[in-house]
Formats: sequence, C-alpha cells, structure tokens
Amino acid sequence: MSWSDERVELLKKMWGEGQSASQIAKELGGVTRNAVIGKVHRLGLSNRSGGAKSSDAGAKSKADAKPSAKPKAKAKAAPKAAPETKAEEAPAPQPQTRARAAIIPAGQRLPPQPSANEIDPEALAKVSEIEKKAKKLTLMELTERTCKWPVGDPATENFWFCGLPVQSGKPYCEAHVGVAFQPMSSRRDRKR
DNA sequence: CCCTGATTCGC
DNA sequence: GCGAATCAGG
Repeated sequence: MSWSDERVELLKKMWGEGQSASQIAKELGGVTRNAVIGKVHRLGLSNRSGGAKSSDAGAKSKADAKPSAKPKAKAKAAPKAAPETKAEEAPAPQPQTRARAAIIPAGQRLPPQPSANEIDPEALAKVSEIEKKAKKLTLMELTERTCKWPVGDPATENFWFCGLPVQSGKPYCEAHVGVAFQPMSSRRDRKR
C-alpha cells in the first residue's frame, strides 16, 4: 500500500477530526497505526493544535540503550479477510428501558445502569448511533474488553450486547460509558 | 492489559 | 519516504 493522494487526504481528514492513528489505519486498511503516525509526522501535522509547542524540557537521549533484542515476534498484518457484513436489517428501534435487571444471569456481574429517562439526551443520541455499529454479541461472546451494554428486549430475539471495544477498564464502550457513568450533579440537575 | 502518540533508524 | 520497533504515558 502506498500513500496515494486519496489515502493521504483521508488521513488528513480523519486526523483533523481527532481520530486516533489506529482508527485511521483501520479505515485505510493495509497500514498499521505506526505507518499512520509516521506519515502524520512526515506531513508535518503531528501537532493537532496549531502552534505553541509545549516545550520539551527533558530532551531525550534514549536513542538506544536496548541492545538486547527481545523475542518480540508478533504476527501482524492481518490478512484483512473481514467479512464486512453489510448490515441491511432494520435497526429496529429499541424501546430498551426496563426489564433489564432480570436478564443478567448470576455470575455475570454487570454494572449498574441508570434509567433511560434521566440520561443526557446527547449521550443517548450518541448511543443509538453507535448501537447501529454494535457487534451484537451474545452473552457468551462477551469478554473483558467488549462492551457489555445490553440492547433490546431479552425476552425476544431482538436482544444483544453492544460488544464494541471497551474503554480502558470500564465495562462499556465509549458511548455507553457516557450514559452509564454520569456526574451526579448532571443527573440531579436534569431530574426534577 | 488495553490504548494513545512520538521517535528512531534501517531499508 | 516509509514504517517496525521502541519508548513513554493513560
């Protein structure tokens, strides 16, 4: 893969939008996030702000200091055989509001969730947006790093777990963390 | 552990 | 110019 104009453009666009290097790399395909970062630097747009460099202070000089070659053999470059399933099914609006506590089987500890009626509207919008991209995992497919946000009515077939990459230690993906963990003050203000 | 960007340096 | 390896930090 080479950096064609198109690809460079997309890179610039995404980087400008604040997308992470890995996300850009996935989008472009055929390149690693390292390649993206390297390109970003070469293009001279590494600094997302604009100017004002934050000094540097402790320069560096650790150019090396690691003679010992680590057996870090990581098979990279996935064959890129993603099924790329074109989800055509209707998103099916989610009433999703109650009937939740009962669905969590013992042993599968899930974090507490607020009732939908007191969640930040913006966060909710974001959620419904990303839920379209949800991986729709089943309970057994969940891992420590898949979003455990339940979607739909567990009493029907129309139910699944978000499954997107979780954010750090949290149990949910970015968007769901947004509706799951809201500042107390925020909630109090909205309510009432 | 996962992730992020930054840097170096052989190619 | 490119990007893997590495570093540094969250």
